Amino acid sequence: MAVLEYLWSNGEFDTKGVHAVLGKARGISHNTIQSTLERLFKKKLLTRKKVSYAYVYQTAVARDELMGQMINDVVNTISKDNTDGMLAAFVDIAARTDDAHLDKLEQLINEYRSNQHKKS
Amino acid sequence: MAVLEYLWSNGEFDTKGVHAVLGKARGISHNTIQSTLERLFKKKLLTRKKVSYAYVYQTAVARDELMGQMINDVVNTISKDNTDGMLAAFVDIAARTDDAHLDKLEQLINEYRSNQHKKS
DNA sequence: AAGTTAAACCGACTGTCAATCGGTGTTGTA
DNA sequence: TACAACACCGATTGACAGTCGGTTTAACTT
Repeated sequence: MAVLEYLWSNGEFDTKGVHAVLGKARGISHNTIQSTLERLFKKKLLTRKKVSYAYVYQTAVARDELMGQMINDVVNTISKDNTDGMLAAFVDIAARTDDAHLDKLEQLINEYRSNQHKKS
Repeated sequence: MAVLEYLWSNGEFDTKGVHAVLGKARGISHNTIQSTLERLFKKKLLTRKKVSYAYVYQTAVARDELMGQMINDVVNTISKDNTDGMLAAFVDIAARTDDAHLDKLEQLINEYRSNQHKKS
């Protein structure tokens, strides 16, 4: 997460660049950062390209996309076919954090509907 | 999950009762079911009371609550204060499964608002 | 072309956690 | 008191994250 966070906020970086900040901060070896980057790459969470002879990594999914995937996983795990419960939970969670969220949610629904027209 | 699912759908049961259905179905020992029940109990996901000398287990949190907790965890893990992304994910997931869900979701929002008045 | 350095890559270890089981201790009840 | 039903305590396996060291590969330098 720290690595992803860093790349989301600071754009693309090579291992050395990430290590210079995160690694130093938590006293972690260069190799550890490298393995982490590679594993995230294998998971398709990062993209990379060779620049000179070091990889430069970049996030492959936006923060919100990843969150969406993860929330989706939760939903699938816990109530695959009970979609009504899912929707109810959404409303509940939204309201729990901040009452204004219900308005926001409604707004997003409408925005989504509008965008629907423009799609193929 | 299977155990939770069963208890959510069928109310309270003792180890034997759960095993009779789930255990048999997947060829799992009585002990396995029992350990699972106990671990869920330790995690506060189940409640239990002694009836004669066997525990009778019951869910401690509703399916929706658990989902709420889990989604909350995801959001906290990935971007603590970015609740907007969360709401967007909700709309996305709702719409992905079935377009009618957006209407349903809107409806639930309104129901929630109405119920709000009746609360303290 | 050889040497030095920077990276990538591979395998390993630890810690945690779920799934699974067997063995042992406990407790009502006949 | 003995037996059956049950709880409880490890133990094992398989994943997976975090971490690292060692080895190979590629590139720049002289």
